[in-house]
Amino acid sequence: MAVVAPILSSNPLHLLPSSFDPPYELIHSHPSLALLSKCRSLDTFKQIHSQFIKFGLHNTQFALSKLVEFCAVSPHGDLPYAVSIFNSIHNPNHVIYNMMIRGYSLSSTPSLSLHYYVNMLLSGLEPNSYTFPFLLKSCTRLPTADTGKQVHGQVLKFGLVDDVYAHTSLINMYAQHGDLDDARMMFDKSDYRDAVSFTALITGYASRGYVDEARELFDSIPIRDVVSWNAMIAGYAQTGRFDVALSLFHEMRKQRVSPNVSTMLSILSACAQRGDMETGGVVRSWIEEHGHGSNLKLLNAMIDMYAKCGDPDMARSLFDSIQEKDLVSWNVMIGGYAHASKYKEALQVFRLLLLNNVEPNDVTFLNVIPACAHLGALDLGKWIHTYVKKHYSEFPNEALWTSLINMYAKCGDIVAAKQIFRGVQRKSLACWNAMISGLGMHGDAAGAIDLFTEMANEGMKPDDITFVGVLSVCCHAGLVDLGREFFNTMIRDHGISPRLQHYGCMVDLLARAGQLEEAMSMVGTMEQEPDGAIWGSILGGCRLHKNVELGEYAAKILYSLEPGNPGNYVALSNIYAGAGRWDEVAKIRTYLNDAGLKKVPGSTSIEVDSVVHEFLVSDRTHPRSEEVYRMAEEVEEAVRVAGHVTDTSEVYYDVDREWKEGVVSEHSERLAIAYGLISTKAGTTLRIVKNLRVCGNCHAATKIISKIYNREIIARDRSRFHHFKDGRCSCMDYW
DNA sequence: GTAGGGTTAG
Repeated sequence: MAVVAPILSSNPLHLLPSSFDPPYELIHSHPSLALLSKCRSLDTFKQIHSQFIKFGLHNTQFALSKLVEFCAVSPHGDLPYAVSIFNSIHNPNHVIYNMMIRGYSLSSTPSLSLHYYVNMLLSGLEPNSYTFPFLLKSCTRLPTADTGKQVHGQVLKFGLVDDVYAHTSLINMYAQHGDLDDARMMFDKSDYRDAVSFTALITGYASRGYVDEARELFDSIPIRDVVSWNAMIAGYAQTGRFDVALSLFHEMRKQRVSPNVSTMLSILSACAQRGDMETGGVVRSWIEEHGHGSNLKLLNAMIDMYAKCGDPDMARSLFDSIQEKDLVSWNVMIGGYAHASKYKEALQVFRLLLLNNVEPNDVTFLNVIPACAHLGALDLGKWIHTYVKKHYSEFPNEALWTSLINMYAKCGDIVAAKQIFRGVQRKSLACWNAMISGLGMHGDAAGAIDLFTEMANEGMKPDDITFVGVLSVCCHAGLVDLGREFFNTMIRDHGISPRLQHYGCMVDLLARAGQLEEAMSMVGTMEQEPDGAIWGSILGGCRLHKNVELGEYAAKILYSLEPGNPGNYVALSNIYAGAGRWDEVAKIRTYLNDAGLKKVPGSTSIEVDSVVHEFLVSDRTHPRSEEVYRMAEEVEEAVRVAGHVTDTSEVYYDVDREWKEGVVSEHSERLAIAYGLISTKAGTTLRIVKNLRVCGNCHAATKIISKIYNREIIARDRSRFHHFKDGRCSCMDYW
């Protein structure tokens, strides 16, 4: 008795029969229970569990339900452990069954909730008003609404359909499965509507793109809370209506509803897309005020926002300040640089990522590959191709192949582009488009047009981008009749209304061919306002075909469209020069000098041993500059000896060059080629990328260089490729 | 004693 007495006094529950639930207060005040509510790990939980056993608490349904709740529901819990406790319980009550159902509704196997529901019925218990919200949560997470519909029958059977919680859960279940009509019917039937039931339906509409329906509901909610606002804002952001998303955000603030992290993530994405750095700044202050400065998701979204709003330096400093970067941080930074046309920086960050032993993924590559394409960084592109083949051949991301096709084409390796294209099993429209425009860039008109036919034969319907591809092929090759035919087919047979780019190709094609009247009448039929490129084509055509009057007209329009672009003045001055109107030429030159208008300087890059070297006009900053200039002079002399006479007429007419670009032998492409000649083995193909169009003299000289130095030179300029070999160019001197 | 709407960034 002496041994038993202290136990009895300290543990009055120990001797109670297991089926008996003692008074609430007795258990609720037990210290072990307080421990459980503070428990944050499974190890601690196990200690608490043994205390429960020691004190006999485990014989009470209340205590057991608390144990099961922790294991099944808490993020620190463990569902299998909950199962083992559950299995040790003789007659689990409602709460315990409900907790198991709830636990599975949060698990990766929500269907097992059903198992507990069925057993609950078999044990003779009826579901109560708590059961269906949990069970329907599981149904919401199942792939189809079938089970949910059966559960709906159960809700009716047990007379709980008017219960607010069960009812809202049903609305949500139907809404999440896209059965919006059923969800709507349930919603309309209920006579108790609040922010939660409204929002369940709104989310259903918004997440499936029915933003306007969602908005109508949203506007009729009696009380909106932050979740309702978020659902609406996210709906607009995901359907590309970023302006509306942003204005809703400002409205929400005006109505003094506090945003939360979800709001801010949607808003940052909208800011990024709309270039709204001001609202982005509001978000930044909010993050700092609310102590979310270390929320990585928010920080990554901020980096993305700054980069896409045109401040990649701010993005970078934020990126550098993050200690624990994840892959998304790297991807947004790389993508941010690429978006800001800072391709070299994008590749630098990519190299840094590899140096930090971070494993890239497909998103990384979808950002890096276009950067390689822009820079003509073929070696890095090839390395990525090898990596992609190794890692993604089993789970191919089709966009990756398309991106690689585009990269190879833009880096001048059209053979490799074709190889990938032929290897792609199920070719998407984007894939066909990439190959067609790739062939187009390389001047392979026949190849591109064959592919267009092949595509049609395979039942793939061309879109507006496909037609930009084929029309630009016709433009590069001077195929006027075919171009006209494609243009008409596009409108007539495919119902595609021409966009600026289509008109751009056609006007350029016609203007070059000297069909200035037809070109002008096409401009007249345009629905949209013709842009600078179109008037530029007219002006270029006037220069080629010596039409002063129309040239003056086009130039005047261009002056107002592009006031800062000296190229238009230069082009008109060339037309005047061709007509011998030297006084006009002089006037323009004086104007340009007075206005201080500067043309974008020519720059050419060349990749040698995976490093991209960039040369500007008369550039002397390269470490091997002296050797480069010596080689450039040698080349110039060799070209002269080979019989090339610098086209003095062009130099004479081209005020621009005299004025800005200096001597032809210091053009950036000459420097890049000279560098290529001194830094690669004899016979190696040189691949160069120029930011402007190649000039006539450099084109002629490069043909000769390809012959006397026995090098294939593949040059990409602003609009297309030139393959120089044995003294000829693939463009047949038409460009 | 347990409950309904949101898993977020590229």
